[in-house]
Amino acid sequence: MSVAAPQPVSPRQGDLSHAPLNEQVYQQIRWDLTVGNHRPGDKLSIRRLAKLLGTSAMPVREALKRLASERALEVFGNRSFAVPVLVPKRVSDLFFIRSSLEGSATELATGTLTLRQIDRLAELAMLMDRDIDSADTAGYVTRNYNFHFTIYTAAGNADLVSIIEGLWAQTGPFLAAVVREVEMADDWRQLHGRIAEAIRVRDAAEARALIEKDISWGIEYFNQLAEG
Amino acid sequence: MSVAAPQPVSPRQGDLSHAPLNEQVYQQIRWDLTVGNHRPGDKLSIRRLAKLLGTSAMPVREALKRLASERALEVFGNRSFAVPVLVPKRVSDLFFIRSSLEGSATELATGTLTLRQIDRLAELAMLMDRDIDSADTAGYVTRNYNFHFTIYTAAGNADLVSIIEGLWAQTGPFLAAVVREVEMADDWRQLHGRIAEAIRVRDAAEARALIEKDISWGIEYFNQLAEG
DNA sequence: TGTCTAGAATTGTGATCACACTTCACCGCG
DNA sequence: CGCGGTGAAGTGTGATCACAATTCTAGACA
Repeated sequence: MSVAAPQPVSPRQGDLSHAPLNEQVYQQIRWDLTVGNHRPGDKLSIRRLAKLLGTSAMPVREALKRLASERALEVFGNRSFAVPVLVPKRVSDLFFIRSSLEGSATELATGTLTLRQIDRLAELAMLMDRDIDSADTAGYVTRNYNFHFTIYTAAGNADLVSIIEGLWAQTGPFLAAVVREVEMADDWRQLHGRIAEAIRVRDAAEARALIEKDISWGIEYFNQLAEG
Repeated sequence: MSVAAPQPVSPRQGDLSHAPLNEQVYQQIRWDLTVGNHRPGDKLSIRRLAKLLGTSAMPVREALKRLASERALEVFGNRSFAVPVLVPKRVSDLFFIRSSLEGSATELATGTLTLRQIDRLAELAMLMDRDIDSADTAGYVTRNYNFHFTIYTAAGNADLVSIIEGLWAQTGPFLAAVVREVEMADDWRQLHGRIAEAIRVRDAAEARALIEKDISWGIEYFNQLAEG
């Protein structure tokens, strides 16, 4: 395990302070997975996390069970939870689904995003370029999340967003690991800005194509890593 | 609650007899949702199910939590679990995702299904036509499940299958309710047989189109019901 | 120095209990 | 006869304990 403290939690979540403990723990761990605070192969133990979070084992075990149920965690011989180490086959499987779903969501959202939201997207794109300059991976990852889910949420299909969130929790640790090893590339620049512009001119097909291209970076770098 | 006893469980599951109790309970309830043994609006209480299944509350609460996490169940004011009553918006949201994902899976599977499997599909299609004649909804639902998931599994993307299973658990109670009210129509005949034939001649586009048509029955009958 | 084995620590699972909150039914008042 | 309040029953949540199985760690033997 590589994360130390509670805290951050997804920016999109509402007020969790009055939610049941198990829900808070669940959101916390899933966010940590999404942004790569847990590394592939890390073992997550109920009691250890409980002590870390200052709760009893009860809420943590429910959270881990839920995560395992959505394949964001793996169960070894009914004896321990761990962050999955994605084999190449699974990587391509997951990114295939992500392309399809996030592409569709983008297509739908292109017609519904407000000008104010599109401005926000452009701003995020700019800030992300700056994050690359300053090598602020944490900032980049969070803003990238907000950029994408601003779009997906605007598609107006809550079930679709929920599934995509699950996929991000699954690919998060893997992507973070890739980023750690290949350093952020200049190729990343511009792309998000172009997505915002495509949406601004309501070109759904172009927006979809660019989102799919953005998603495909993950695989490309992975292949590049596997060969080199 | 409308189901009485434990038992059936999905045909696709492996040997669950040595799996943890909470896993068995989870699979059981999800299967009951998928085939419509629980009706929309039914309230599922931890203790009541525990007594019914002859276990303590522990495994049941974990199972219900997981189901609620995948939106197959709803939580009311943190105070009770219930089978969601789908509003029209959510119905169209879910079926949009199903069309996209199950269409893609079918496209992929068209190239990988073996002749033996295709024969099995044709056989199931025939048996389903017979189920319509004898008004055997239980048999129809089970065979329909096997028909579809024989295809989806052949796509070779385990994550995709997992997501589709979740969607079936969500739309299951709704579809069963529709079926109960509109009686099985002759239109249903042939369609599955035509799907098997399209796959036999390896026509992926046609297979995808037919599967999407098959899925759309659910919405069409729902609209028909809403108007009439 | 390397390997195997016994025991201790750690693991998830299941059961049970206390608790705060909601739901529902019944009784009494108007 | 109808309506409202009150208490009992039922609810999910969280904590704690017992347990069997796994994993880790020494220590002993070769």
